[in-house]
Amino acid sequence: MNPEAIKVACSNCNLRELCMPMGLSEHDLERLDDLVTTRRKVKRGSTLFSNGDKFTSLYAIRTGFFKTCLASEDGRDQVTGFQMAGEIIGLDGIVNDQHSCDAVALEDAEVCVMPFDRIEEISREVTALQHHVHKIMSREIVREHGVMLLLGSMRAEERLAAFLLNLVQRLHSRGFSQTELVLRMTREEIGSYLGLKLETVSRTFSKFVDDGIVEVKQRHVKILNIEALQRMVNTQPQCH
Amino acid sequence: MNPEAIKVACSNCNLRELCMPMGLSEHDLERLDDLVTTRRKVKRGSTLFSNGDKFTSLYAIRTGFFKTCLASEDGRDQVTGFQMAGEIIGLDGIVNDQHSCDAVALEDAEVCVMPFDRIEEISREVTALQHHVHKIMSREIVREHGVMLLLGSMRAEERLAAFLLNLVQRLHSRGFSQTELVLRMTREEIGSYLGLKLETVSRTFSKFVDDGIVEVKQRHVKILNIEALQRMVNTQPQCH
DNA sequence: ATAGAAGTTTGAGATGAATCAAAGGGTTCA
DNA sequence: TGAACCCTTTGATTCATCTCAAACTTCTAT
Repeated sequence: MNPEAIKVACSNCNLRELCMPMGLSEHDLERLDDLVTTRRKVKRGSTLFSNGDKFTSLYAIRTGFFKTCLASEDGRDQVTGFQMAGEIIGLDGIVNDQHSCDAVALEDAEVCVMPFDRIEEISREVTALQHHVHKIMSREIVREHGVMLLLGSMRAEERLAAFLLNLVQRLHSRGFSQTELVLRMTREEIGSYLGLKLETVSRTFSKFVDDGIVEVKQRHVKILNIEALQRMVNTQPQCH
Repeated sequence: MNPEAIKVACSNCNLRELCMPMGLSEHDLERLDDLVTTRRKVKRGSTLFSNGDKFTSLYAIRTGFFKTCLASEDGRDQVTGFQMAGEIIGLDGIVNDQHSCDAVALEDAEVCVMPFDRIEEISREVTALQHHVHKIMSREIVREHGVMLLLGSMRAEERLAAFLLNLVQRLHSRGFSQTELVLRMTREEIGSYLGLKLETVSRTFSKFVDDGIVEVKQRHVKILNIEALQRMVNTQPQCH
């Protein structure tokens, strides 16, 4: 076995607790090593796939940070999600055999390419993988339900609070700080995701700073009062 | 074969072109007949499943109309979708083995119960079913992307226009009129789905009536000018 | 048939976020 | 290193939607 092959194997990947191999037995894990055919580097600002591209593969993010966004015909742009290491992107492409959104790297990134016919093939033999794929898709559906709740019923402050809490939580489960984070996206991209204008995002950050809830230096954010953020998300705006 | 068994078979169902069996060959279709163990009737206003219920099955809607909604701890309520005959609900439950939303019948309904372990089992043998299940989940993800675009960047009129167009389109593909529909949900439920208050929904309907775009008699809606609705959705609010 | 409940419409006023505008700060690339 | 560009912040104002309120209509159940 050459060193290159070892490097690509899921069974050796330090993301295996978060990514595709999650929960698979040692034995099943070996089968999974056939799944990732290649790796692909994506430079900051360039796209992994675009709306209309033929769908062939799902991608597991090894390093880096992505946004997925929808561009409607009339020039409106909606960020539908931000994805980090260990997360799977490309699920939107399955239904019509072509991607329906753009995946853009917000920092230099590397992904594992998993041809979807390969995934389906191995899924038929490895029950645990089959179930895991279903869970990944279901998780995305549930995540989007949450975003709908956010966009449909929350105010600007609640939206930003929910966004920050979600980011640190995901970063924390990857071994990063629970209180400090570096935003990889602009205010405009945050705004697009949260259904707000960039000025509103900026003003809301400023308000959080005034209230002593966070410290903000450009894209560096330090959460000083996480309970305050949690209260914002869990509390109804006005109680009467 | 007793008459009851015939009745439950997917292979005889008049929804087979829309529902689970879609695109399956005659041969594969026979395997699918083992999938639906039972049917279940759901009275108007009662729930098919609730947040927290153990997940066991997906449900194919045979007749009737459902809403799915998320109730956050603080009493906020978000309708995440409206589902009609031939559509599959329950996908949210897969990831955590319990449902994360409520499915409420908006009119007397009947669903086909499809135990999920059965689905996974047959999927392993029937490639076409496996792929179809993946497509159904991907379709739901893409649909929710569209709702995010709507909630994140559209104005009230555009939201309602998009909503009406989506409804008639789905009804039309089920053999109903392209221009007339009966809303099974209240203004409040529409509002919740669209991120608007019920008064705004009502006012927007009134405006459409004033503009001669639709006729509205309570829950009966007749679309007089479908192009006007389409223009609303596809055109940027302000052009500069 | 009738009373009550539930749902809808419409108006007036309040408000949160958008828009328009300008200046300052940081990052990137030659 | 410097200059251009992009990003961010903040202010003033406008506007769409929400809120509160009241009347009306339609369903539902006794």
